[in-house]
Amino acid sequence: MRIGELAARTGVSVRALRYYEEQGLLESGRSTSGQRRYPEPAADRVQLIQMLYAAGLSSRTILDLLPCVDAKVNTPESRARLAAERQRIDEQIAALTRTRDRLDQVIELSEGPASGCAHLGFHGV
Amino acid sequence: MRIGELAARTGVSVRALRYYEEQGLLESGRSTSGQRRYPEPAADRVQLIQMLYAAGLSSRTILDLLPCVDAKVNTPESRARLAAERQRIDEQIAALTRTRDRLDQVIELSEGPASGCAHLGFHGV
DNA sequence: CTAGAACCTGACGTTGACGTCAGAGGCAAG
DNA sequence: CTTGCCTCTGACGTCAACGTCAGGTTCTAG
Repeated sequence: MRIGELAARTGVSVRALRYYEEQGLLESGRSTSGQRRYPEPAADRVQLIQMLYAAGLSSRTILDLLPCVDAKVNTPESRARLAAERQRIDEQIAALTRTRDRLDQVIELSEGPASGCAHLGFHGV
Repeated sequence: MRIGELAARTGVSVRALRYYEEQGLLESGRSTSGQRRYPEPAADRVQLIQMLYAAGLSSRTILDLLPCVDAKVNTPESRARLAAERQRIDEQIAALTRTRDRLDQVIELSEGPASGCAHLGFHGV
């Protein structure tokens, strides 16, 4: 498929796909005229890349991890890298959970006691 | 305390503290000569700000939320805002969890079956 | 064959949260 | 008083992940 279709399927921009290629995260075949051609599995790969970006990984880190994911590269270094990123994500989840709980406290205070709502008029839940 | 001490206590840079003030997130008294002076609770406040930044909130969003947190501002809008950000964080946690589980699959594949390690030499766990 | 959409490379623009530097003033110690 | 560290404002630099524009080529429908 061509780049436009891949963009439409994955929901990322054409520019982003070219950027991924520039960063070495996504490869493409070329037609004789130089246009990019992608095989079907490229869509899954783009989804994975997006997933990792969304998890806060940099393109450099993703570049390091991708070979471990699909080519099953398996060295002590790659395993260490995977474990490290996994831990980073775990810590990020923990931090987010603490933040969420903190917000929950605030929300409870603002919704719970009628005292806080009294002077604003309390219309019930 | 002065800005340097607050920075040391909270682990954020002096520049960041001035930036927070510029964004309206942190207030400071001034000495007659114009230097910033912070009360003790400022440290907690900075920690909270850092927490929210780490959760991916923008300074604009934090600016909107902070009054709800400490001044107990309680309007329908503020509650909606809190709920919205709480949900955003929840979704972020869910996404991160999926990513982590995906990484776990990869890790299991790379550590588990001796088949994958065979040609590299398997030295046991 | 031709118009218009899609594609190409190259390059500059954007945004947020600071880093960093310049130039000038403030503060405690000896 | 002066040395040296801290602080001030103002302004430009940075970095990542793209957005956007320019100027040109390619593909496809009619």
